[in-house]
Amino acid sequence: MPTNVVAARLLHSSLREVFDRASLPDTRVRVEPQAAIFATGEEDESVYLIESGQVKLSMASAAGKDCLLAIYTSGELFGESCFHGAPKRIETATAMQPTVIRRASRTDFLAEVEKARATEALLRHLAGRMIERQVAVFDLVTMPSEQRLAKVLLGVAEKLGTVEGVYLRLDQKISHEELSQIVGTTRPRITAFMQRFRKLGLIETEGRAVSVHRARTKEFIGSER
Amino acid sequence: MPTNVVAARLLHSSLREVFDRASLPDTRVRVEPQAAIFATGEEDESVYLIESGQVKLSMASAAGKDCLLAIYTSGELFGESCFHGAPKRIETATAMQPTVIRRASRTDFLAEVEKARATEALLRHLAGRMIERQVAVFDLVTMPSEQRLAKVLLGVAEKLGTVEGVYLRLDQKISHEELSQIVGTTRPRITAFMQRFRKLGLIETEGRAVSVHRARTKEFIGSER
DNA sequence: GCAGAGGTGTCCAATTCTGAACAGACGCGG
DNA sequence: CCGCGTCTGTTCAGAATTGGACACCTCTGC
Repeated sequence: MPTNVVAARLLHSSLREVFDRASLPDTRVRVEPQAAIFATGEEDESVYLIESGQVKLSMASAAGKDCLLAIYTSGELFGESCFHGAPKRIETATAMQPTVIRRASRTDFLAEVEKARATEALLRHLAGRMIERQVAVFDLVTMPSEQRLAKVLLGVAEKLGTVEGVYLRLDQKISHEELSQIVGTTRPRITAFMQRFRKLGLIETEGRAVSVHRARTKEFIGSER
Repeated sequence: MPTNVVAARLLHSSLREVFDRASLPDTRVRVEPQAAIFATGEEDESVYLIESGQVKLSMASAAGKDCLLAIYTSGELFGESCFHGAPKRIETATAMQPTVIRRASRTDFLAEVEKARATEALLRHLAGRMIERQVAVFDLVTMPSEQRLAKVLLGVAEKLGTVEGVYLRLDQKISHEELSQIVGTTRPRITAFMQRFRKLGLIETEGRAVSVHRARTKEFIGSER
């Protein structure tokens, strides 16, 4: 493992400790599935840490089309857009499962970051978020939707799945509808692609669980075009 | 004007002053058009400030497809991805015109930011970059390409153009090819859309210059769907 | 003044994609 | 164990998009 990855993890965990000190105990909240933590247009200048569960970030267009920007899970920080200083949220954060989060106000968190001399860790974190979005833009512009789906599946499986031999197993954490909102296509196409992936041996499904074959999927993403 | 916008401007200019102190005089470089300032895969942990000219950020796929992420101009900072801590660039920065830039190493810049207590301004800036990318993802996922083009034209015109009555005039700063790499479509489609925009009165062209009708273009982006 | 290099305008066949519809499967709560 | 809602699987006609081609234009440098 490259040393810089190790460094990033250490710094990340230090951010978590900083968050612990910045958040008051009574900010621990249990959120039901489908419930919003914050929504577009709301005033909310806080950052959040996920203790357990999963949260998705999304934006909706005037026409009612949704875009799913990211999925975060246990131990992850989200809501960093408040550092921009605009009082209103531009995106919506929704629990995907029964989820427990903790909240810290932007100012409290920044004060603790300064105290702990963790500014660099925070910058690293924010730059990481920027790069994640940047890569998403790149993929949308340069890859065909089928390959984007493969990449998204692999990414989600690596983040949320459990290792099971050559497979990463995902237990029904994400619907075709949601996948379509990440990939940028329609739900029927997702279904069709998934069918094809099954034939190609990239994935296996049993019930609602999906297992992603790591090596084959990686190869598929790299190949063709 | 909302007070937070004013605050953002003040903080932004303070970042520039910080940059001044962090960059050594001999880091001022003149870059010829089409020349790279840094390229994907290169080791470079610096941030840059544009004194004059224009710089584009792009990424290229293995298949040779390019994605144009952003265009920056005089007074803007770029290269913030180095705050992530990875030694190598994931994107390429290219001068679009004869351009003069100044450079500051990541560490020098961060040291000066701390000295000047400008950490919040830097966080605000980075969060802003993240949001820019995020909105780009959203647009790619939810808007048809014709509207995306209209939005891109308006954005570029507001950034680089000069006010001329109800129009914003752009003097041939950007080719159809480049537009296609922002919008995420092919060059012939850009040409066709531009044609249509002309008929609809959204833009006017004389020679290589393009004038964007602000109000009409805004309305077009908001309307339909 | 000519050649060549971009850039723009245009066309078209092949392909991909959308949007809407409908049926069946599954799981949850009453 | 029944009904309902959500999710998946499937189909399809129509629309949008691609990618390749070619002509023309305007610069630039030789």
